[in-house]
Amino acid sequence: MVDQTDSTAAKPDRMEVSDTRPQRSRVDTGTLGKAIAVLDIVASADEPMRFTDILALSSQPRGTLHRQLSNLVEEGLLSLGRDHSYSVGIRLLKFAAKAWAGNQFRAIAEPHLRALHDLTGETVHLGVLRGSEVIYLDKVESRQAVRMYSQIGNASPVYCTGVGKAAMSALPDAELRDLVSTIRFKRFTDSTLTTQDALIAEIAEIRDSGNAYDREEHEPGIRCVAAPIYSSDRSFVGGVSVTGPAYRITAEALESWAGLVRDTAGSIMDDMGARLGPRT
Amino acid sequence: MVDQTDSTAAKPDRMEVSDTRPQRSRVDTGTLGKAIAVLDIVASADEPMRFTDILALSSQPRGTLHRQLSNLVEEGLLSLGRDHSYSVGIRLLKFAAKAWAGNQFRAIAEPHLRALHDLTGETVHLGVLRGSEVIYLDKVESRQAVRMYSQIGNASPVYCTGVGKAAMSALPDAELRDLVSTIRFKRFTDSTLTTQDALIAEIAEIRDSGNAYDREEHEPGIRCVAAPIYSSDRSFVGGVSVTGPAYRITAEALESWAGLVRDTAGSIMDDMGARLGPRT
DNA sequence: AATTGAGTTCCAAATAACGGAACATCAATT
DNA sequence: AATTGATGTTCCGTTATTTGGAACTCAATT
Repeated sequence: MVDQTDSTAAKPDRMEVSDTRPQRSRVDTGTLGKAIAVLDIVASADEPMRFTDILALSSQPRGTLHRQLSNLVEEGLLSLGRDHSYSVGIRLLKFAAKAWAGNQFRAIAEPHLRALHDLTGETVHLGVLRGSEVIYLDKVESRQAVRMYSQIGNASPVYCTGVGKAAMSALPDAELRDLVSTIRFKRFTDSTLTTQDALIAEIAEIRDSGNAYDREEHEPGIRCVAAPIYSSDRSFVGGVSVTGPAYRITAEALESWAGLVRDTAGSIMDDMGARLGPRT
Repeated sequence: MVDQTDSTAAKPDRMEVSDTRPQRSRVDTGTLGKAIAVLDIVASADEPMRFTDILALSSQPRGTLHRQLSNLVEEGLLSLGRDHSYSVGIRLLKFAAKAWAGNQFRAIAEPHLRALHDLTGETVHLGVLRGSEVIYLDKVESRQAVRMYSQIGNASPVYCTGVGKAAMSALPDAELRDLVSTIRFKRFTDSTLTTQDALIAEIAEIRDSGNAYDREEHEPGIRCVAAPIYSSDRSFVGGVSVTGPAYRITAEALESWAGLVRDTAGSIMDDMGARLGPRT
């Protein structure tokens, strides 16, 4: 736990409840943390990694890393290919299926996402902020030609997605600054914001208007409008968005949906409040 | 958006062999194993659990369990609700998305599943054996009215699903007996097999015919025909199936698809072999 | 105010992880 | 076939972490 002796710290209330905000002072999670860090290395790679590849990224001695990997494999969290390459194990699918099905936020939001999709005819996304990433919890789109997991569970950068920017706009200033300072900007398209200042300025606008836009900042030809969703104490922060291809959705059409998206976000928050009971 | 649809750029011998067989002599995985066991308790429950509920199932002292839970929460594998209830954390979604997208078996099988769906018009499932459960890796169905995660990642019993029984039929005798002896049979419908002998007998038939059937054994009104898929050394065992409602699919119609399902399984195995290269 | 139940913290003892180095395995090369 | 180098695996004394009983806090209830 962080020290609370700092007299100048204006901590609103205690923050130990399912916190999705960026961890400012990482608490030690011992052996488990180290193992999960290894898992994360493998999960963050684009293709299966060999022992030596992981070794280079893990800053652990050979023997130690080897045991950690063995344990992860034994537990089914990793799988070891015949060519000694490690990839993420299918046991995680089982856990994730539960995480998804049991997620209250997602369940509450679902009907609202459908409604928004019916009104716009375009793809609707629901995401939450986790650390400096957005994790997509759900999506609704007309033709399910695309693969199912294509978005759900995917982690995307906060600074160039509608949901990400919307979520950030709901953060208290201190946390927003902390988060922004940890971002390592990468240019995806010509429009990608690549500086802290530009991002902070845009978030100020989002706070005013209540809507975030992704103007082909992550993927060329893809536009989106989003609105933030948050719990009253901001311990939980996410967003909802409508996405469409630039050739079909003009900037004006996108703006015409802004109100709808805000309303959807509002309805979801209302339902959350109702389900979660009265709150400080 | 990160397009990770398929990173299989003609990479030979990269097939993962992830041992999915029932672990006969559980190797000790130390601290990690204990933590994951706790995670599994939470993931196996139907609703969020309180500290005391978990304590009752975990056979660990209070202090120890508390620290384990705290670590899991800190790592984002569990999430702690404001009412002190634990549920599976969304961080697992990120891992699972990778596990799914990067799964070679699934990628190889995908076009064949689509083809089978086109031929039958009914829902097609792909699953693998993991311990004494089947985990569904993919499904193809016409109308995506159902929720996405509805099957993918779901763990179902081996003894009353088509894919499960098909997978078992590919196991060597010794492993099959080991597995069967660990099953705790539960009656889901009137047709559910509930004894080891009945199951073993049915698997003998499956080995002869090459097809497994689920005759409303898991869910009333749901029938399915399946065929096994396995690596040459049986380190990997799974199955493919076609499922339909009993009112529409007669037992005869089901049998008429048996050959198609076997062919699909065969094509998938061929592709796996081609990717794996020559093999012992 | 006292009691109960639930969750959290503490710390000496017990246990598991660490990590350097030796060993094994395999592919390419001579 | 023998050598080399790269890669993966095992071993074991040392070190650091987990363990688990007990004491503590807090809130709700009697």
